[in-house]
Order: sequence, then structure tokens, then C-alpha cells
Amino acid sequence: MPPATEPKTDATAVPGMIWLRPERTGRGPEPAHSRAAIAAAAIELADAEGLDAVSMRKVAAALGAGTMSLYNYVPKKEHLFDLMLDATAGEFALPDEPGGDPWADLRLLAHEELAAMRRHPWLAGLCLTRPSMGPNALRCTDFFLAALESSPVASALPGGTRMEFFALLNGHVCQFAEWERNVTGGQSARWQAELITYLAAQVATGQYPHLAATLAGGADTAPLEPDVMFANSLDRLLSTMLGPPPA
Amino acid sequence: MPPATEPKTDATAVPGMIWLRPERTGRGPEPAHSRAAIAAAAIELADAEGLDAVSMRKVAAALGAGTMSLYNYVPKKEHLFDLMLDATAGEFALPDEPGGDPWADLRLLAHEELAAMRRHPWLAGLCLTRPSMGPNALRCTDFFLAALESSPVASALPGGTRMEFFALLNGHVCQFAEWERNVTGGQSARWQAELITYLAAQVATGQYPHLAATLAGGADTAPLEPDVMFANSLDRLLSTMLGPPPA
DNA sequence: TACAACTACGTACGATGTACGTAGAGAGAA
DNA sequence: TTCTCTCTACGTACATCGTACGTAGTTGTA
Repeated sequence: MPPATEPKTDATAVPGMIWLRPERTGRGPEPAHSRAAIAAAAIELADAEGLDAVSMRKVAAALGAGTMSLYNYVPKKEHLFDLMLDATAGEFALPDEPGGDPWADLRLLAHEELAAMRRHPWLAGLCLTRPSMGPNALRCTDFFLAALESSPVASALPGGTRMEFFALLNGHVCQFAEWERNVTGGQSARWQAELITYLAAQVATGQYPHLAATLAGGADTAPLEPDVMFANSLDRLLSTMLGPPPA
Repeated sequence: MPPATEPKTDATAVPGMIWLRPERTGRGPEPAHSRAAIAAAAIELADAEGLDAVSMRKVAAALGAGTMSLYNYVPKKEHLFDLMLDATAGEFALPDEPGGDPWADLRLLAHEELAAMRRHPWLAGLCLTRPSMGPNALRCTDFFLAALESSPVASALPGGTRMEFFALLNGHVCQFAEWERNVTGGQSARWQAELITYLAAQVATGQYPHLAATLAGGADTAPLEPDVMFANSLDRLLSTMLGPPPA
């Protein structure tokens, strides 16, 4: 135990959040990799082989670095996920400032999020698990809040409620993306068949009469297109934030 | 390769979903453990040491069984999570049939879910990740659907939409529980301090003017009690399902 | 020039999920 | 009853994971 260089203050303590750690400190040799490159490598891996395939070893190998070198950039594996998350938020095609029509602005934001989650099947699951506060995520937050300011209803609400709405919107998009991934081809047909077998068997026991009625009733009406479902549920959500839709 | 006993049909294939696997097949010695006991052991572990501490080895040890014996009951680790999830759904104190006031019935359901998530800090995260279809979860689904039938608005909707609402309600409760766990004491004070430091620094750059305004604006109004926030957001959600509240 | 801070990375440890094989117990068929 | 087949139980073994630690090399600053 080194006696007393100085009783490690909170200031010298190593931060647990990666965004508090500067990417470059200016001392020592120039790092061979950037956070963006690391995130890109991890994302490519996750897109190709699933999130479980994203290991420190594999990401390092993809970068052409030694496994333990990666720990200079990403002190914990969690942080790798943070980088991935923020990189996808950087993919959103958003204008610098919202256009001024809150309905259009928030629909755009939601659709960009959904599009990213469709590009990256692992994304929704990650978003639901971890809050993301990187620079790109903050830009999105700012866009959202700016859009709300054009709404007479929403701009009258306290700041806390507006932040709540942001979480609500994000959560809703994530949930929809996850649901869509589960029912639309995502999983193997095997799994779907099993689920149907199982539900049919359970419903047939008569223990769940209302479920039986609901499932049976759905057979005659054609299922909605996912995009229509998304638009519907999104508008329902937006109307709780912005008041009734304009037209 | 064994020549041709029979080309393994889908019927003989081992099911991927644990609920399709009977707990007892009637042949051979009686199993020493029940699914309920296994779930209880796993839940106790998760409550005490977090979800990451739930490993096949530790659960087996808690049961007094050999590690690999557990695989007779739980062929994949995922299935262990399914058991845990369904066991918590069994904790809900719900009447056999809803009382007939859809607002009261759904509020009761949501509060029971939230209470379970407060008892089991790992639960919300799991719910958000995995769909649960065990017997207890089906009972909840049935309760929900039964409650909707007393609502003139909701009962007119197609079955698919009603199922959607169920997912929406569950998702909302999970998100709230996760959020609450993050801000209310759950994490270390260290993490909170870091987040504040970070946000303050970022906001001070002037790159996020609307975020700055929103965070600054929140300082003068007292934050709402979590229970009040939950009640508010729940009622907002319910009114999109059931129409405007009765009184 | 000397030092301090940084990067790079190999080795090693403990933990995990689980494939596989063996041994034995008990239910149904004869 | 006795045989047989299926199930349970569980030890061993392996690949893979996150990452602690130590060493060697590099570079901005004093």
C-alpha cells in the first residue's frame, strides 16, 4: 500500500461514465484508434453476428489491435455499448433545427429512430436497457425539446414533464421495434410455429376465455401493416403530448 | 450416424420454449425439484446479488443439486429467466375476475406490476427484454382482456389492438420502474454525481440550448412524488385505451 | 535531458454456458 | 415377477468471456 501520495479525491478518481473521460489527453503517443472507429467495428459485428458476438476480443481483432489495448479506450465493456448506442444516434438524418411544426418534427424523429432500429436489430434491446447520454443522444434530446417549444400545449408544461415525454417517446419506439422484430420474420419460423402451437393448446384448456375470444376474433380482420400500426400508435402518443392533432 | 430409426420429425424435436416441455413425463424417477422451487431459488439469488449473479452453477448449488442436473429442468439458461418472470407474475394479487370498472381494474393490474418490480429490482429489465408467456402471464393477459370488455370504447376495438394495448401498458410500467430505479437511490450516489457533473459541463458548452433551458427551468418547481408521476402517466395511457376518465 | 503520462499488448485467472458420457432408479410391458 | 427403456443425477471437460496485472515502448512537458 503506497502510504500517502494524496488521499485519492473524487476528482482524481477514474470516471465510471465514458463521456466524462476525454478521448485524447495530449500526453503519450497518439492513439491508433478513435471512438468512432471502435463503435463502427462493434456495430458491424453486432449487425452481422448479433449482439452476443460483440466481445472485447472480437472487436479488438476487428480493429487489428491486441485485446487488452482496447481497454485503453473502453475501460469496461458496458462502455462499448454506450459507444455503439451513441453512434447510432448519430445516424439520424435530422435538420439542425426543427421545422416548427411539432407534429412533423416529432414524427420525423420517431421515424429516424425506428429506421435505425430496423437497420440494427440489436439496437432496440440495448436502448431499453441502458440510458444513453452521449453527444449525439444529447443532440437528439435538444431537437426534441426544441420541437416541443413550437407546441402551445407542450411548451406550457414543466421541464420535468417534457423530459418524461422524451423518455416515453423513445421507449415507445423501442417497444414497437422489438415487437416488430419478434413477429416479422426476425426469429426463425420454428419459434413462431411453437408459439402458435403453445397458445392454441393453452387456449384450448378453457382457462383463458377472454384470451381465447380475443385471439379468435382477430382471425377475421386482416392484420394492419406495421407502418400503419406504428403511425397510429405514434399519433396516439403524440396527442397526449401535443394535444389533439391539427387536421 | 445412426442409419434410419426414423427421420426426426418436428414432433419429436425438442421444443425451444420451456412451456411446451411438460414438467413431468411420468417415466423414470420422480424429479427432485419443481419449477417453482427452481424459480424461487433463482429469484432469491437475483434479489440478493443482482441478475448477473444468477448462474446455472449458483442456482443449482442453492437447490443442493449438481450443476448439470439443473439442465434436466432448464435446458437453456434463457429458460431460467422465463421461470423467474412467470413466477413474479404469479405474485400479483388479482381477483379471479375483474370487478367491472375498467379504470379500477387496470389501475390495480398496473400497480401490482409496479409493486413486483419494486420488490425485484431486476424484473423490469427482464420484462423489457423477453416476452413472457407462462401460465401466470397468461392469467394476467386474460384479466386485462376481461377488464377491457367492461369498457364501451375498448371492447369495440379489434382483438389485435387490444393485445397491443396490453403490451403498451406492460411496457409503460417497466419503463417507469426502470426510470425510478435509476433516479431513486438505486444506483450509487457516485453515479448520480457523475451524471450531474457531465450534464452541467455539456450544457455549459452552449451546444444544447433547449436542453439547458429545460434543465434550468426545472430547478424552481418541486419534483413530483414518484407515485404521483406514475398515477398521472398511467391515467394518460389508460385514457387512450378507455376514452376520457369517468370523473 | 529526465520525467511523467500515456499507449500497446501478452499472459493469466476466475467464471460462465453447456456438450458429453456414465451410472443408477423407477415405471410400464412381458 | 422380470425385463427394458426412459428418465434423473452429476462429474468432467472445453471454449469463451471480462479483465487484473506487468512490461516495454513512446512522446509531450519541465
